[in-house]
Amino acid sequence: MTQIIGYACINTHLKKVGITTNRGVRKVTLNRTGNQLISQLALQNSKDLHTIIKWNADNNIRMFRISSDLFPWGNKVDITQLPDYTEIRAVLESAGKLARECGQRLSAHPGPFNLLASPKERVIQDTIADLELHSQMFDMLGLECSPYNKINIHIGATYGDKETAIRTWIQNYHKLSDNCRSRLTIENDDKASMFSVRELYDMVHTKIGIPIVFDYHHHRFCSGGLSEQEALELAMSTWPIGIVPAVHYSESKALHENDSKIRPQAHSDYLSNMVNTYGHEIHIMLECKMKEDALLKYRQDFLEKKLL
DNA sequence: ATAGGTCAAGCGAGG
DNA sequence: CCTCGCTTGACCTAT
Repeated sequence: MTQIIGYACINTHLKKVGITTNRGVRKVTLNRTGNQLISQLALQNSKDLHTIIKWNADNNIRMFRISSDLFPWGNKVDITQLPDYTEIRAVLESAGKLARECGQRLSAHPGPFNLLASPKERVIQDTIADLELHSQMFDMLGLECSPYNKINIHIGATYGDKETAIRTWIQNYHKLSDNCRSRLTIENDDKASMFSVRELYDMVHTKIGIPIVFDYHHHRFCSGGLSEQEALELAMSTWPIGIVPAVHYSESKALHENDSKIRPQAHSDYLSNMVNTYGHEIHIMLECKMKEDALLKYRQDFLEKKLL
């Protein structure tokens, strides 16, 4: 069985030759230059996304996370009004088509500032704008309106009261567009005080049916009393029939390096262990600092060598 | 040309 | 109170 594994946002090999989807601009510069610069950066980022997707295809990589930085300040401006919008749209359409043709599963993981449970109205509005931007990008790429192409976020905060936080979260979830909601997934947190798979299942999934992305690494910090296998299988049970559940896998940097200053939550450069799928079919997003290089090494160490 | 300081956003943990 | 970590380091200025 070929294992589908993916990597996130950055291709270190291509980055060395200037290919990146993460060009941005700081506020002070933007105030000087205006939206023209945003447009140029977004166009260049989009072209490079196409290049990365092509590279993935050529290297038989069938899962990839799109950067949330593709449109700098995209959640603050109407991207359809950018001077290069038509060209950006065409480039993304072509990139998405390429991904579909080679069965490359694309997803996104909007930043930790996306907090639908916040009691602050401004935070909610910013979150909705950012999630809708991601969904808009996915629309332009021609990606499915399903968690196959997931837009994955955390609940991310409790505000001292989990019940209230979840109630708020669900209330705001319903403010999202159909397209955005249909792609949205939630992931278990990496702090003991936050949301485990068990809690996501009981408090959120049973209410609105949203799929849960199981993160192996986070589970070690917030197990909710479940074993790894139990949490994986509970998360898997939340996915619609016909869509292979996606999971996240990473290892602690602290395990690899003897430095007490490194926090256990930090991700390692490469992986030294094979993912235990417990015999299940899952698509695995590898989160390593060395990105596609870590994926290639993982494949060589654990998937190809195994055949010998 | 490169290094180092700084940078949009929220929250919680640790020092 | 400040820094780190998180999705993802990258921008920008001074040397």
